[in-house]
Amino acid sequence: MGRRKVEIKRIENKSSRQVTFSKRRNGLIGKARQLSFLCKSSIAVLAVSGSGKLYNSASGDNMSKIIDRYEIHHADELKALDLAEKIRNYLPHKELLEIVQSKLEEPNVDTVSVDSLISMEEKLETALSVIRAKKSELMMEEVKSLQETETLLREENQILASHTQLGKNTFLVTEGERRMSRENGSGNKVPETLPLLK
Amino acid sequence: MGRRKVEIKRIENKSSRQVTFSKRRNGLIGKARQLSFLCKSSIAVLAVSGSGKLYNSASGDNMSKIIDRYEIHHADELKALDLAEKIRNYLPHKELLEIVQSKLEEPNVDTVSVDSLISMEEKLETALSVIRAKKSELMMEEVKSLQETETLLREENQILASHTQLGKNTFLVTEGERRMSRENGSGNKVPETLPLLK
DNA sequence: AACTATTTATAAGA
DNA sequence: TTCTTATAAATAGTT
Repeated sequence: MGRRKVEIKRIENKSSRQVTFSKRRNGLIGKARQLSFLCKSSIAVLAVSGSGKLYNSASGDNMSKIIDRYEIHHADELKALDLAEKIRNYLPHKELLEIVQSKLEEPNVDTVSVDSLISMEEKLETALSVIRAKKSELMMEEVKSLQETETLLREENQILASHTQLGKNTFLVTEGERRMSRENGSGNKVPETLPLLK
Repeated sequence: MGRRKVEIKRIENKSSRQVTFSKRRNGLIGKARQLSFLCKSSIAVLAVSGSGKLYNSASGDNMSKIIDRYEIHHADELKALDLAEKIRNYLPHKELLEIVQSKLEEPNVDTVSVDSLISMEEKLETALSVIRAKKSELMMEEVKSLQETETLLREENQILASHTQLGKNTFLVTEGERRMSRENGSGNKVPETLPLLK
């Protein structure tokens, strides 16, 4: 589709190769978007130029999810290539999916469709949200409970401490301390090593 | 490029959508191969049909390497945006929102494409993970801190309370309480209404 | 970065 | 699905 028919072989001229790469890359990505939109599908295009620059497009879904789908589809291959580790270091839901998948791959289960994994992923994501919400709730409760405990302890402490104040008709000293008090003038206090909190 | 100009909108008819998906998918993959070959580059196409079937093509290099390349690039992008790092350093939500907004308001109208929005979505998802992790971390720290405070308060309390014990050479009573003690035998204690915690 | 002659992809029909 | 073919769309070479 141009002034001449193009032979599908390497373009040796560097600058015309660059121009062609740019034009066709744009065309390719445009086509991918159209396809995604026209047919309600998810299309990813990854292009690495000769000079190593990366261009990418994901339509219909985000790149990570499309790649996830690919990797799930090629789970056996990945396992064989010891890329399982890579997957394990990925997003948490993916990790969960892998665990679930290994469960599903136990001998008596022979049909693990992409569809069932998608459904499982959705369930796990929902479960994960619920777990996160519950975790936050419990932590909030724990914090609140601890704060209440702290308040009560401070009240109790204050009442106890009020009996140690100078100038009141109160005595909070042992006989030994009473003796020391007379000797060095530092009596009638809680021990100095006690960590008094504010 | 057919008998009619095609509007780029959803094809509602199921069977014609399937036909179009099949034709254009083949066209897309063919174009990808040509581009790879003509320009000595690596092109991956991943297509997930509406019914969940996966079609993929990798030319110039294998799929795993192209995906690796994307993931490395993606990680760099995240680092370049510096969102994760800033969030880790207690970036207030307001500032984060400002950064996102400024990114979206860049005058480069052409580049605010679906693609860049998708990329932004991915970044925000990563940011969200980081925020969640940080939230958990801070809550854990708060719980720990409160527990430590509680321990110290209990210690302080115990030392103060020890001075109220009967049978020790200690007095922790006001003159009034001393009087009451003589009258009802319940003196020498902290007031009964004080909530003593365990 | 535009232009345009031409090739190529594909929509509709069979 | 596959083939056919009219026509839209992409793009090679040029400016």
